[in-house]
This record gives sequence, C-alpha cells and structure tokens, in this order.
Amino acid sequence: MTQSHDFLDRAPSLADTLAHKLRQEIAAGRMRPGERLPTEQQISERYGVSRPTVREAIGRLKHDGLVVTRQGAGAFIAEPGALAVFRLDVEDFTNRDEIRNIVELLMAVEATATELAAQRRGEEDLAAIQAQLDAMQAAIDRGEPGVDEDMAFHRAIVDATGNPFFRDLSDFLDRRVRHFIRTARANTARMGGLTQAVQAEHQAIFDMIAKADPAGARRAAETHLRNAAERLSLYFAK
Amino acid sequence: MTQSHDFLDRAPSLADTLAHKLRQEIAAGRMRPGERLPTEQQISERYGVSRPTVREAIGRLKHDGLVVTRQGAGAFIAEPGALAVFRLDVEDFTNRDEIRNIVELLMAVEATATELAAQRRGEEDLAAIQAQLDAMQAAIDRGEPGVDEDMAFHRAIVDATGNPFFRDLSDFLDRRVRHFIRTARANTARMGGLTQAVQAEHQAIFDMIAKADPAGARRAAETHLRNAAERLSLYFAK
DNA sequence: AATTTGCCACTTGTCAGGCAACTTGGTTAT
DNA sequence: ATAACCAAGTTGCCTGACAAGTGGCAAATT
Repeated sequence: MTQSHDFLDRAPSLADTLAHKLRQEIAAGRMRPGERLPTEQQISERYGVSRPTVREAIGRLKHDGLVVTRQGAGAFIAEPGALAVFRLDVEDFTNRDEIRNIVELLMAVEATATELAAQRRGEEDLAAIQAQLDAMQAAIDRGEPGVDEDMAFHRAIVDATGNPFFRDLSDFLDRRVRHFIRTARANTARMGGLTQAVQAEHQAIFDMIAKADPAGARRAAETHLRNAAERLSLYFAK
Repeated sequence: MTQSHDFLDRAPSLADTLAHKLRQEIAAGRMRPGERLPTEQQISERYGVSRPTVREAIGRLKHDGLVVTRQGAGAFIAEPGALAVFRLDVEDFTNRDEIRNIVELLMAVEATATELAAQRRGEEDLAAIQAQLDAMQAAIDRGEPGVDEDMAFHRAIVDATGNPFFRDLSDFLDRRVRHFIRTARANTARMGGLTQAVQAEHQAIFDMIAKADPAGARRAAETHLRNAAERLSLYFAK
C-alpha cells in the first residue's frame, strides 16, 4: 500500500461488466431500436447473476439513454436519433494518443469559443475577463505559477459565449488536461519562466476580444493553444 | 431532470430522484471532494427508501464518475480534476435556445474536423468521402432528399480526422439536430430544390480536402454550415 | 357477430434480511 | 516499540417476496 494508484486497480463490479456486455450487444446491432430486451429474469439466468445485479446494469444503460423501461412491459432499446445524453469517457489518461486527441478537441472548442466571445461579449463579460487577466498577473508578480488563475481566465472567455455546452465541455477538457500535467509534473523538473510568455499570449487574446475582432481572436487563441500544446508535449516526449 | 422526458411523463423512479438529490447536494458544495458520503444505511434511513434503492442511486453517480466506492471503506466524492467521464444531456430538444447552442457546437466541431481532415487525410479516406459524395448525387438523381447520404458524407469526413472524440461528438450532435428537423418538418411544408445547392457545397468541401488545403476546407465547411443553419432557422422562425 | 369488460399471467419497481469480502483502527503478543 | 491480530463497520451481492403496471385472452354484453 505504498503507492495506491486507485485508478485502475479497482475490480470491475459484476453490474459493470454485465452493463458493458449488454452495451456491446446493442452496439453490435444484435438488438435493434424499439426491440425489447430479455426480461430481467432471463438475463439473470443467462449470465448467472442475481436480478438486482441485472437491474443495476440495465439501470446504467437507462441512465445513458440507451434503453427505456416501462413497468409491466419491459425494457426497450431507444431510438438512436432520440438520444438525449452524450457520454464521453476518457478511459486511460496516461495514453498518449488519448491525451493528444483530447487536446485536439480542446483546441477546437476553445478557439471557436474565443472567436464567439470576441463577437458577442458584453461590457460586463469584458470586465470579467480582464479581472482574471489581472489576477493572473498578480499571481505571477507573487512568483506563483498561477494555474488556477490561468484556468479562470479561459473560463471567463468561454462564459462570454453564453453557450453552456461550450462552457461545460471546455471545462471538462481543460480540467482533464491540467490534471494530466499535474500528475506528470511530479517526475519532471519544474519549468519556470514561461508563465510570463503565457501571460503575453493571454494579453493578445484579450486585446482581440476587446477590439471585438473575431478572426483575430481566433488566431490569437490558436497560437496560444499551439504553444501550450508544445509546452505540454515536453511531458510525454517519451 | 435526468429522467426520460419522452412522450409520456412517467413517474420518476425513486432511485432517479434520490440520485438527483445527491447530485445536487454534491454540486451545491455541501460535500467536498475526497469526503465520504453517509453510509448506505444512513442514507436509506434519512430518505426513507430501502438500501437497494440507495445502491441504485449511488450506482448512477458512480457511473458518472462523481463518486468512487471502495468496498469496506465507503463511497467518496471524486476529485473533479480526475473526472474521467463527461456527460452532456440535452434536456429539452424543442427549446429554441437549446437547439441553437447545439448547432453552434456542431458547427465548431465539424468545421475544425473538416480542417483536420484536409490536413491529414489519406488516399483511402479521400476515396471514402468521394464515395459518399457520389452516393448523395445518386440519391438526388433518384429524386430523394438523401438525408442518410448527407449524414454519411459528414461522417466520412470526421472519420478522416482519426480522432474518435470528434467522431462521437459530431455523430451525436448531428443526430440530435437531424432528429429535431425530422420532427419539426411534420408541420411544415417540405422544402424542395435545395438539395442540389447542398450538394454543390459538399463538392466545394470535398475539393478543398482533396487539395489538402486546411484553411480552404474550413472556409468551405463554415459556409456550408452557416447556410445549413439558415435553412434550419426556417423551422423555428416562430 | 362485434365490442366491451373483467381477469390473470407476466414484468418491472421496491422492500427486507442476510452473508461474504474488505477496510480500518485499536488491542494484544512478541 | 514493533508487528501480528481481531472486531466492528461498510460495501458487494444474493435470495425471496410483494406492489404496481401492462397486455392478452376469454367471458359477458349488446
């Protein structure tokens, strides 16, 4: 118990494995939308688990919108077009490809969000963004890396889009990437002196948003993100 | 609000409502990351439901990555940075704002995907895209609207990015929007003669991808998406 | 003969109780 | 003082049961 990597060593529960199997069967097209699943009793017998476990597994699918259940009638496979919930799970965040793909999506979302922010930001949005910019400068002056302020700055920008989907997705991806950096940084030497460069890029982004120049804002965000990705790549340079 | 809001407003199950309550308590910050939740027994007594129901509710949160459970120890609130699953649920797809926000996100993802596709598509990717383009032309020649072919065309493009996150997200958003159109179209007159215009825009996108011109591909995709959004806006022009 | 009504098997939703596996903190033995 | 051990507490999973809702079939009615 010297090093508890409590991430993947957790034994998969019976319900989880069963849910995974059922999900695969649905994805494999062995069951078509609108069709009824076997009864809980039948699944229970077929897979050798108890009914509560089956219920738990089906509950997950129901929660993800893959099936809908009607008491007394059964469980039915939902229409894929009516799917109302999207699930994005990052299984292995130590995987290099996985991180690269996430960063790529993050860049796409954040660059567009910056463009939209420049296009429709109100005065109060602009003030909020500037406040975070100043807060980051203050952190730098105090000699701190200012990761929280950095995040808050980007957060203020995506907030200015007024689109909650942008906000939530960007928030998730940002957290994910930063968490990866934080864990990877443990075995690397601390990199210093770059924060001022980051701040300069932030300033450029802010200026474009202030000027209400969407195309310029996108360009500024793209260079910032490209540079950030390059700095990031130092961590998994193999 | 996570329960299915489909045609019938069926009574939300006890587990669902309980899960929702717990989720709110966590979101309200009444419980902090790393903290332990009350035991299943305690929750059971406090909310007046049985332990299996509590288990089901906690199972939902566990599935969403909000809590992690350790047998013998208890259930703990997960670190938000370690969040490995992102959940995007579209609660009300008849809401105009909701649709607009979704379309906006779709445009961001698809435009960037098209840019990436132009940048890194292989010959086989290009062939697949062209095949879908031809299939759509064939559908038009047969006098069909070719919605499936249209979707397959875009699908082939996002596939060429090689990024599964782009593929999945784009797929979900695309399905969502098209489903909305399909349901809204019922009370509107069918609009005809535009499919050929769509096809021309598709052709422009394909040409840019074939030329391996990322910037051009993005521009072509953006105009196509902007036009598509304009056509779409006819549906909820109120 | 056609339609309505009532009934009954079946399925999901929920509950109660219980045992096994595991964790944790304190106690005991060395 | 250190290490092994034990016991209470907790989750994982099970059996068994009843309530609530659904669907089809047959009897009853028109």
